[in-house]
Amino acid sequence: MTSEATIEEVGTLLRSRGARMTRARRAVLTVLARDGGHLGAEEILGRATVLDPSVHRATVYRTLDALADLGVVQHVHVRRTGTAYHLAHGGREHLHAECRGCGAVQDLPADLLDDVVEAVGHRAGFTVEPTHVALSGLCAACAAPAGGPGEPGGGAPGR
Amino acid sequence: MTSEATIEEVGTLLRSRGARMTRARRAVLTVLARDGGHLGAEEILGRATVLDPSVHRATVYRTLDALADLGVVQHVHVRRTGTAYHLAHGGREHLHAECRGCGAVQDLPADLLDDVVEAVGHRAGFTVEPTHVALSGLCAACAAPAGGPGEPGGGAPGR
DNA sequence: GTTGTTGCAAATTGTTTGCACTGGT
DNA sequence: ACCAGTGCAAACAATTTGCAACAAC
Repeated sequence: MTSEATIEEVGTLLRSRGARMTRARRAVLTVLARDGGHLGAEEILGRATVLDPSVHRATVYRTLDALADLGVVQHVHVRRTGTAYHLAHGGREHLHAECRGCGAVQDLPADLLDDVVEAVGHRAGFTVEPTHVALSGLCAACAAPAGGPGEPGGGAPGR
Repeated sequence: MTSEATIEEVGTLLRSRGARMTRARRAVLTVLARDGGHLGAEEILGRATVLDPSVHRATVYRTLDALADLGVVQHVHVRRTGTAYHLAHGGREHLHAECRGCGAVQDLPADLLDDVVEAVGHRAGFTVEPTHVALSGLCAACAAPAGGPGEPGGGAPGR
């Protein structure tokens, strides 16, 4: 369990900024550190509530926001879940792709869009942040012609 | 004005499917054909209401949905505006990039992600649809270090 | 006349905010 | 003790849905 270590670190970071490590924040961090996946706010709320029943929905949002400010968590915009959060492991993250059929979110290598980032940077002066939104498309199962698999709930894990 | 021609065409298309060309649909199409930009639903509603005061918000959504089914309109998911709609000019479309600073949406060449699409298709079996979500990042103005421009409402047109 | 569509109002979903109180430091 | 955070309820924005009236074919 890296959870506790992480929380300890974040606590220090928070304090060093005049902020505080609270029960709610501990709960949210524990959830994020334990799972590691892409959790939606509601999802995080649910699990955090188990750890600490007093944690409130609004607090989860505020906490995630605060932690994002600190650079501790990152969020990805996914159509289905709305927004997904996960710990920022420091350096490079991975990208995400969401199937518009079944809603599954899968990870993609971080360097996938490097060329695109550079190209757009040069040609349009626009700094693309590839981790910030999930690419959209169809996963293998959902792309398959009718008759086979491809039903929601079937293929992928996650949510 | 290609508007009327377009509407005529779509009308035929609709009828050929047992659907109908109604006042509301005409209004929405007129707005889309006139502007051509990426309009949000609320925006379309507003302009359509001018053309025909009876057009209702819910109808706009249903109309956009129906037209999307026909392949007449396409939508892009943008964090700010929610969802932006525009006519599908037949073949290849352009991609979109949204500045997370000022919210400006700019177009990018359609072939920009071709390599990525292919790479992901091969390696992950995932069919990326690059036009479906806007890339996120910072536009030139907003990326510039403090002290300069980069304020909302300043840089880009559109919305 | 049939039935695809609309208008309206109310329900959903995801997220934010004002405010008085509580708990970290 | 002081003030950052919290719980709560209510506000919000974007989008959807049930249903009766309506209008395009």
